[in-house]
Amino acid sequence: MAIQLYNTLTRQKEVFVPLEEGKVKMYVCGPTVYNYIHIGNARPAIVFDTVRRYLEFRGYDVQYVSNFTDVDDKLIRAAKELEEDVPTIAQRFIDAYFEDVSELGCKKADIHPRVMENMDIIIEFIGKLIEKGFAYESNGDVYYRTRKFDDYGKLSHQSVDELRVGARIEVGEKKQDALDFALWKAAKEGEIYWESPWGIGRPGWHIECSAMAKKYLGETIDIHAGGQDLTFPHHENEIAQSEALNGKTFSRYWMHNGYINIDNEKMSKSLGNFVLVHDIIKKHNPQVLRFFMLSVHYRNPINYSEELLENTKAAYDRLMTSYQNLKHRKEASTNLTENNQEWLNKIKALHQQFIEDMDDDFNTAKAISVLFDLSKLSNYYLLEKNTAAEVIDTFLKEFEDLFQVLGLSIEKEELLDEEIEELIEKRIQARKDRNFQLSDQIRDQLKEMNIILEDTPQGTRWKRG
RNA sequence: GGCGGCAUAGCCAAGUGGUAAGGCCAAGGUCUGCAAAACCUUUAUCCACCGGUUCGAAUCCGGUUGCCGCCUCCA
Repeated sequence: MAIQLYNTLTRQKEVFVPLEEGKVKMYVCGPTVYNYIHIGNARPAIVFDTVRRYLEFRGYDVQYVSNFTDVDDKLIRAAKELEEDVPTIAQRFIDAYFEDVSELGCKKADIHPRVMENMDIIIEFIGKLIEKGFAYESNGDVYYRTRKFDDYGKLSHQSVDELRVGARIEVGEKKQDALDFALWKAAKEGEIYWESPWGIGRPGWHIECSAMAKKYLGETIDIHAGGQDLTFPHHENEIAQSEALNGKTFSRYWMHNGYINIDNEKMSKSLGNFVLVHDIIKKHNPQVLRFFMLSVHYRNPINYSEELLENTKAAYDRLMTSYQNLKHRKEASTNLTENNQEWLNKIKALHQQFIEDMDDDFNTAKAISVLFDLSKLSNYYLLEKNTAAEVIDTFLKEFEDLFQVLGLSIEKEELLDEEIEELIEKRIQARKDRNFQLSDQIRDQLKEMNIILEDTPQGTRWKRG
């Protein structure tokens, strides 16, 4: 069985074959760091982190690069408004980004390159495009000669001629053709700038990814990913820049995640319905947000609302409870062996099913249904009077492995303070004495303290509410 | 105007030719001192609508309706 993924370039699912056996070079377009990330930024972060985790799970050595756009118009505007300089703002929101996505269970990329730190290679890249005739300088700006690149439009499947119709493309005085886009922008009064052969200025948006992908991953990468809206023009322009200069395929596979709506409306500043990850995770378990994102196939649109997140929590809790129930049962388990193989085989079959689902274009929605099957199976096993440590351990390991692939972490058990421990002991005694009035009273008291008690044949146990 | 997506139960959501996964919610039952957790049962004769291809379609083709995205440095 092989991994298949949907390639935007060919508009179909393809068998994934990396350029170099066993290795995957992956580049994911990161955020412009002028604010906290919103849930629209969180989706690619989570989705492609999961893709990466799965590829690693399948034995690939993944080189994962994700950039920060730390110089651009939005940052310059923010700097003016806040009366701070661009690097300060960028650094602040880069720090915030790491905090947020780490809460969401995303691993750090191997490299997080930043525009400001790569100005030399960006300038060099632009210079070479000029040498090759694919770009020209004009009054301190540099533009890419779009029509010169024959394959322009191959990713978004649009022809250059169709693009002109109806599109609001301004023919700047500096541009030779309306379709040309900026590689370098001359600095205006008071703007942050860098020295270049064309005078002081800053890079255009698209060039950074071409330059940095080349520097950190090479001329041809395996997977280039980002939000659906980046397909055009951003990724299209990246292809034009990179392939014009390198003369070879820039990325073999292109993956794009779908949009997020808020309460069935597009998230936008004018509607005032921007939802920041920073704010959501104050109120909700960030793991639930991740689970929510993965419960829908990554290419489909997803609608966000508080209510849906609440529903997701109930589903998420069901899995976590199953896992905790297994753990609680572990001590009471024995080394019995009869029937074990039968159960182990069932677990193994689910493991295979999970792989099959994920192999099919990272169908996390389907893979999650396997987690519920596993939950069902383990709950069913726990109905047995006697349980085998071997089976319990295998269930636990399976949960841990699959959660790990999806980037879901199992909450660690915390210690209780002495007061609570004493109350629990007191209640156990009360139940032995069949003093149910007292035991119920203690249970209510603990519930107020957010400790929920459950009485099982294996004894009383607790969990956080 | 060009390119593309979506429409599946009260809600969320898989399924792209073989007779509708999974979850949430709800109802009934079992277990329990009572709970909780869990288990069992029930919940779409049907996949926006119309027509076609086929032994067979939610799945393919044509059309209709509705919603949405990109073509504007918005993930």
